[in-house]
Amino acid sequence: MAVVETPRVLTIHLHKMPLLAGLSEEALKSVARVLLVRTADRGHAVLQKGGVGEHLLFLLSGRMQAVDITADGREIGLSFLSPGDYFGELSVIDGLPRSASVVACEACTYALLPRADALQLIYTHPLVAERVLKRLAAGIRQSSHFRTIMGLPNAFQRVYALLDHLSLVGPGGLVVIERLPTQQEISIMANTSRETVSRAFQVLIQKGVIEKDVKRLIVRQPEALREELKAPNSP
Amino acid sequence: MAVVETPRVLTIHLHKMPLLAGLSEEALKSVARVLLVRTADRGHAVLQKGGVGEHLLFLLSGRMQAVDITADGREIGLSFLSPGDYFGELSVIDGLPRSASVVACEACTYALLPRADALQLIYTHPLVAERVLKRLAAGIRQSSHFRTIMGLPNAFQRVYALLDHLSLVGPGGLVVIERLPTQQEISIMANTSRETVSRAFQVLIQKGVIEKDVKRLIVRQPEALREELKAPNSP
DNA sequence: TTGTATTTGTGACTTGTGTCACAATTCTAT
DNA sequence: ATAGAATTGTGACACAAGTCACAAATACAA
Repeated sequence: MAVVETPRVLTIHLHKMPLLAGLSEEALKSVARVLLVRTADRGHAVLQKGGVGEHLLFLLSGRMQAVDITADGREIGLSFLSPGDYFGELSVIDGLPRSASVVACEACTYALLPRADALQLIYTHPLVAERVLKRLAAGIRQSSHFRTIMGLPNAFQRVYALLDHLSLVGPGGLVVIERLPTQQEISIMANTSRETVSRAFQVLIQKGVIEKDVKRLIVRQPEALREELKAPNSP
Repeated sequence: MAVVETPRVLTIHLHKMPLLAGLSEEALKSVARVLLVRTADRGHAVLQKGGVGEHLLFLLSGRMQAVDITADGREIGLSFLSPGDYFGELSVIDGLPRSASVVACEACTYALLPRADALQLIYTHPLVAERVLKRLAAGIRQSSHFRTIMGLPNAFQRVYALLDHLSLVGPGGLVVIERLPTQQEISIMANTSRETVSRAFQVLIQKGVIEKDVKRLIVRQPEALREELKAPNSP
């Protein structure tokens, strides 16, 4: 949590931020001037749901996760953040309290841009506005897709749908899920119990649809997965 | 579906659109010039999920509803649109297919703004950009709240949470849900069965928490509803 | 009105899946 | 390496809630 100020070094790297790429040297400098750099230890909540949101944040190094805390205290993982990502834009835009918490998965460094400066940045640079708009649009599509998954009546289906959702086509056309979340985390995302996730996995492994590797899951038969998704529990 | 072109009359009314209010006469005129006005009969799908989105749309008169169709063909109602509302902005922003369908609940008139013109409108007027950003931000908050509801482990809880979510403080501090959806629709939104919704209602009516009126539901004890929500099934 | 269609209320039965319990395995750190 | 913690695999059991079935009530048209 130590405050480190290195505006000179920062400016050099700012143009690598996807949100700021392509901006004039001038604009980047004025951003760097008001940027505050901090560090967070593993497990630290960089952003607290319900808190006032007076900053736009940039993740400089390390990994973070956005999590939502339900009324009954359970934690649901939303998305992971990688270096270069920005977050906290919702509160910056509408001035309302933080909609989710963000915790550091490991030691991280991040930067804070005060709300007023962030708004000015957005509204005076159509390029930035466009990126933020696209980001929000993607967020809406994402969560609408999530709703569809959560709406499935069958627990196994939800797990399968989630795996399908998390899987990416990697190099060599191999469909994998890197850094597979724990069954506990998956169970929360799929709105089911940890044990059910374990059982759903067993079925898929049994059928040779998926295969487990260290820290990642290989989907051997993506079509079969999508098939299970439609008609689950078939022998 | 008849095409009616009345640019002169339109310009006069455009400044009443929340999205366009405060724009220069100049800007409004150039919008009016490229705007296409159409009519839709009751039940007509103005916008089809999965279709290409080449227009930003404005509802001029009548009521419409945004609906999502799940993989297994079930329909989930999302939100209602009133005159003055705009919709279809997602596809305009990211160029991807329509994320939901929009159907006319009654005879409607609406206007179409071609994508290129809509984008220009957004990016050259920070005021418009700001409004769209806030709209999207609200959408994200909305659907994240919905996910929280869907994530509740208990079916009754989900129904209660949904009622709480749908209720509005009306005139005289009375908490009501106008145009209460059918139990069938509620059951889909709460991810449960129609019968369970019926039974959940019985419990609340029994306890005097809610009261049914013609086409609307009165929440007599909003606090009690929120109480049930936290600890359901208590005697 | 009268009939028809839609929506709602309820009992009985069935089953999916959440819970508990504990063993086996895999990480992580000292 | 070794201990300790955190994950994962599995069986047994109970109960919430989905399903079926039908009656009652309400809405809507002719």
